[in-house]
Amino acid sequence: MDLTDRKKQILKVVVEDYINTAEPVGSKAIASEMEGAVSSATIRNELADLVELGYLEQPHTSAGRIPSPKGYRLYVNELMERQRLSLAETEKINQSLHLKMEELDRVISQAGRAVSSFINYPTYVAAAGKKSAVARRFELLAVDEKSCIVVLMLGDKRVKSQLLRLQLKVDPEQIPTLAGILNDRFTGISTDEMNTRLMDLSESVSPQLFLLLSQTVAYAVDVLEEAGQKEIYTAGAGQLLKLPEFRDVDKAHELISFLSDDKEHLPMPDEGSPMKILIGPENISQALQDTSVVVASYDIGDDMRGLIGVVGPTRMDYATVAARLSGFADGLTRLFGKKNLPPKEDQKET
Amino acid sequence: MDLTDRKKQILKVVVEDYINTAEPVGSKAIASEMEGAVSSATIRNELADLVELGYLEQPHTSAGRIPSPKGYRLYVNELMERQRLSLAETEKINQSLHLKMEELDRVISQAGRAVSSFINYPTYVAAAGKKSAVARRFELLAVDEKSCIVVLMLGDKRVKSQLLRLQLKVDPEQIPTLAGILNDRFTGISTDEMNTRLMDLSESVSPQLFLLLSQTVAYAVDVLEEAGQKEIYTAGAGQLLKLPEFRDVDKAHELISFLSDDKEHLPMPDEGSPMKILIGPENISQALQDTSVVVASYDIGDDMRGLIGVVGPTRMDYATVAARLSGFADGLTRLFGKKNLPPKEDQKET
DNA sequence: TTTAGCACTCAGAGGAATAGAGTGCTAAAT
DNA sequence: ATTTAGCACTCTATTCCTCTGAGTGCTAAA
Repeated sequence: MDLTDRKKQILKVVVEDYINTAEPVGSKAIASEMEGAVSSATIRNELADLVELGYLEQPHTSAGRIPSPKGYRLYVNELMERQRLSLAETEKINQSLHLKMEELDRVISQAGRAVSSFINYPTYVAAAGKKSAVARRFELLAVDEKSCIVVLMLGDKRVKSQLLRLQLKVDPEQIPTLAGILNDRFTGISTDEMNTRLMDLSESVSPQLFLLLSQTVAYAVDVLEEAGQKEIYTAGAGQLLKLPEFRDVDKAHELISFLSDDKEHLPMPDEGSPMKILIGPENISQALQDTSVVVASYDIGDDMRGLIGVVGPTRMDYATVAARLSGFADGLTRLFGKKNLPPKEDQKET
Repeated sequence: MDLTDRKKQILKVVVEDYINTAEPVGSKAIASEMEGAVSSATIRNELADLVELGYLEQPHTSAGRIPSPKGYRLYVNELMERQRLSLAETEKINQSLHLKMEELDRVISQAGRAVSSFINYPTYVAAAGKKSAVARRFELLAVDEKSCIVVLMLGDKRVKSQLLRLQLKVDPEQIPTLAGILNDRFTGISTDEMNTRLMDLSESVSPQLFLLLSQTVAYAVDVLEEAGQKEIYTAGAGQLLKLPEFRDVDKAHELISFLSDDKEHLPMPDEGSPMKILIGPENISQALQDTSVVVASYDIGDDMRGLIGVVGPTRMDYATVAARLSGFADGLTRLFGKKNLPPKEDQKET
């Protein structure tokens, strides 16, 4: 059951016009946009058909037409011209990705803000390890007799460290022993397993050593658990208020609260495919029923993946958003490099 | 030029009523609230005086009165009863401060969210070192021949570390030499000075060693500069949309954009005093002319200070906000402990 | 100095009238 | 069989009015 070319063309015009104006599109406007190929009356007939078929909707009897989610879907799948970024745009993206390499969280949340201000919709970002984090190596550095630094290398080669205040004085000679035990028995295993092994040791080592061990292991467990759970950052929620569809404060409020309080329920990208578009009711969350989401993923080194999403009205400029978003995703993948994180060098042009 | 007690009492009633209802307060309402002491006619006379004196305003001739910034100021300074937190509230604050000790940034931004959801206004938080950061000690751990971990202890005893990919293979025996130079010459000095000293060394050490040095020092400079500049986090901007004064989308948009884009211009607490209240035009930023800000500070260990602020309409419930905010500030000071950061133990009741 | 009484003001709610964009249908044209 | 012009009809959004009621300021009495 395929539409005629003309119907498709009309649908395309309606979608694009509505994207620009946020006003229902009338037959006359379409006719003039199609450059006199047919008259408005003909178009009215076609429009009636398109409504019948569910691609368009009519807010009320004597208004123009607006696309339905089904209409947007067809547009996205078939009609929309995949935009290429202009040189200026690419440049701008790369500019805004000249981020100082700091903590990963900070980098991605900064990237989120950059995307939001470039695309003019709210965004959300997150990063997650592909596999659950494990400790790979411990290093201990005595600072003074009551404190030492624990350096923890994670499986994915990130490094975490912390100054640990010890609950008792410690003989510097014990440090290597401690490190030895940690590296022998507490690397490459889950946090649950770590706790179990710690318990097992409670009898076989001196109480004093055991205390030190527990403190260190507790720290490691914290770090690993934190590394596993992804934090989602949102940015630019205020952008929504510029849009006519959110002149209604209550609607805006609902969505903005959702973005800041229920971030976890934002759509995730599919494994495999680099980009996903969800239109209106295709979203599960109630709060997103009248909005569309475009979400892309990127690689962070070899072991982690990041996601970056954009939320906007169903009438969003899918072509542009998709192009820019994937521009950013590519930029981020490049930034993080296919090597281990984090690269200190600037990224190069490909 | 002091107000009579009765005028003050009337002003107090007006402020508190307006805080609750967001509606101009009429003479009759005041009379009934003051329990029959005087008639509404008398109050009308007093109101006229208060308008004359600049403590109240009249939106239009036949409406009730609302407080002017000057009126709020008097209220805050003299009239408002310093609220004590209920046991339940204190409990709730402590609950929400049961934060896992992760990175400092994360902890304070979580705290910000907690405050926002407790006080129901947007908040902003930041942390800053009291003095500019310096490196205190370097440690280097060889991982393999082309990478090593740099552990950097800062002056304030925070610890930062990072896996560094070296640009050339390195003999493990060089590591101690490298560490020696770093600790001898690059500790306790400003980042500018670090760069100068690096240059000085370019002649006197082997090119290969120099390369390693530069990489390490570059990392240290990054870390120190990052530690110096404070990142400001905002949370709960959406809360504004619940308030009647922000039914006007444009107004809301202006303020929300300000909160997310111009955070740096949010008011800072005064050195010394623990809390500061800025009412309406007392704020410098244009965007805050019609809002009030309450900002408190807290200690993070011995070497850093944090700030936590609340933004709301001028009609904000100063008494409650002040009480709760200082409750949080105290909680945070306790959480971070008067010892070095971060304490692994749970905080105890005082 | 306080109070009762009263005429006056003005913002906001509600309702009727109007304008105009856009439709659907019919009948002619291609 | 399509397409087109023409026209009556529909329906929202806007404008303009009126009306209501809260609240005032003033005056004159207590």
